Amino acid sequence: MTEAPNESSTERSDAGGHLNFIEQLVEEDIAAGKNGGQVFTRFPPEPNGYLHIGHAKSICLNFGLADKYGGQTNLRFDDTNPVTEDTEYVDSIKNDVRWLGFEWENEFYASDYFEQIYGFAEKLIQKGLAYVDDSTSEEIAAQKGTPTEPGQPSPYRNRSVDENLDLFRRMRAGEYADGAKVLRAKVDMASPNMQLRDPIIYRIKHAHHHRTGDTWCIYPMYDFAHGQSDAIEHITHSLCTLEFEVHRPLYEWFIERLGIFPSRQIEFARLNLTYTVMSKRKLKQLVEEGHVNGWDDPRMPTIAGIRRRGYTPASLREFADRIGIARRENLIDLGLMEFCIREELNKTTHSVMAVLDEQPIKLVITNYEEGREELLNIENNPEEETITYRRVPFSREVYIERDDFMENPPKKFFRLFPGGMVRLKGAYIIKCDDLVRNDAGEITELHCSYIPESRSGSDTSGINVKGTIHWVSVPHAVEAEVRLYDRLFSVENPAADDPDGQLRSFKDLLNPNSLEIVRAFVEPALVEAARSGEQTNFQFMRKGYFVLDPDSTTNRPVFNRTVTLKDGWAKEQNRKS
RNA sequence: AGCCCGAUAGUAUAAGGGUAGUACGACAGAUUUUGGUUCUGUUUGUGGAGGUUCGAAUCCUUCUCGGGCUACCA
Repeated sequence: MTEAPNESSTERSDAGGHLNFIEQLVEEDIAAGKNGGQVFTRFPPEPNGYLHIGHAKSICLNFGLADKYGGQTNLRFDDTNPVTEDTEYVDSIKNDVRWLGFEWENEFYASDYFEQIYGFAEKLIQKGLAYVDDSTSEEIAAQKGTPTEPGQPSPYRNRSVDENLDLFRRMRAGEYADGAKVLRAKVDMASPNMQLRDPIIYRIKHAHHHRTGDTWCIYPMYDFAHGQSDAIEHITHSLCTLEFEVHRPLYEWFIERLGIFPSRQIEFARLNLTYTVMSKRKLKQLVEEGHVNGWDDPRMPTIAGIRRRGYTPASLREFADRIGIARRENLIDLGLMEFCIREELNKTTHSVMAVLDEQPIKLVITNYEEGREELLNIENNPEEETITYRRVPFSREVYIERDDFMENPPKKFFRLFPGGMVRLKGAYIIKCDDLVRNDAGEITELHCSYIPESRSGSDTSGINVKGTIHWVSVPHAVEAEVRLYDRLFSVENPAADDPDGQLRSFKDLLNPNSLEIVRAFVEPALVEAARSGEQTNFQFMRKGYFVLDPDSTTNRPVFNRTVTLKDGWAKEQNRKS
């Protein structure tokens, strides 16, 4: 240990070294010598659905924490409810965790511990701390009382140890029907904490389990499986979301009575994101009512959806890092997630040209010889340390977007207008001479002239233009389908519109324009790159970041818009209107 | 209603008795062959009231507001 590092290094370590409250607790534990200074965590999903961005926060937290302190993280499936769980979900969860960039130390299942957990239950019975209750679920609910009134003891609360043991074994043996009996922990029916009013710890379910098959007909409840699994795995820090806070006294009660490894449960606030919903029930509703096209719809906050939207694992890890960890409820601005993916893609993708328009304008360069073609060198990404170039064909006719031309432009419109000049990106400066209209009076073509000495890279024209627009050569253009995704909901916090947790119609909350499908013309190099699998993420110059979608066919590529570019012009226009 | 948890710029997140900082956003300017990027600058905050203290975002009291708990789900 060297003393007194110089000031600058102290500052540096402080600057990046803010600890969140969990890291502080962990460091206190390490300093106190708990668990031999080790840090073991686990990510414990129930395999009953798809992972979403909130799970990503938890994954990054658990794996990140163990990694930071030289520990390990297990992937543990919390599969104690056979009727809701399925192997299909196990596979998708593993896939998502790996895709995020994490590798677990062990793959475990709560169902691996059923025999041990059963043993814990018998131990509790033998200590007189658990009893078999024949009451119906309604009766048990009535016994619980309310938060303001204490509960009443069950008539079966004082059964003898022997009777309880016998009954519990017969429960296991399958002698009773579902719901006929439960095993309850004998804690405190008058506790102000409802979780402690003799919670049910085992129930009878004659159901097929995705892993244990028909071996069991009794299954432990969450409260008698999660902490026990943590203990078995010697998880030092068991991180979960705030709603489990009231379970912690029970978690610790079991540790004490059972004398098992004392994992420490720490709760943090779950992630909420603007313009989306996070609850499994609501996500399911979106899928089932057909508001989206499945769990991996690019508008969904599922990891599968976000992946298909074109987000990268690194951008999600960065996002998880930036949102922080705390105990207060939060609603994170979707814009932060967008910032994270732009930040990465800006550095890594090639900027290519795509004309996104159902009805692009054809631009005819009247003084460019018919049949002439040039291959222009255009830089792939101005951010590259050493710039690379690709060849882009140019010809007498090019497509441009309708938005890049205005017949009567407002002030500070830098794009094309009658008599105006712009640069075609990577090519020439052109001047708009004439408009061509169809019978309906719509503009179909622009006749322009180009300045031959203004060619990019060897411009001797001395002309400066304000605007540069993108284009695609008509004879070389490849047609593509482009899916323009936007926020799923039009209100910031759709969950707030659902105060009672009632299932209600999403109709007035959904963004009607969350998906717009347009035809596009893209430069040929892009299709080659995508087909070869070299790159799937691109910047469509001036438009946004796009990713090749699995729906693509060899003849017709499909691109999803991941996120738009920031658009100062559009922002200013919106402000005016 | 009882118990528990929480409250720091618009949104998040630091500061654990000693100058309220950072990021995103917003605004302004510079650069720019992407109205992008980059750079520079500006802006905005400790929920209220008391108390302890030389000194309080931090400790205490109280109020207010927000969240959680009354599943044989997790």
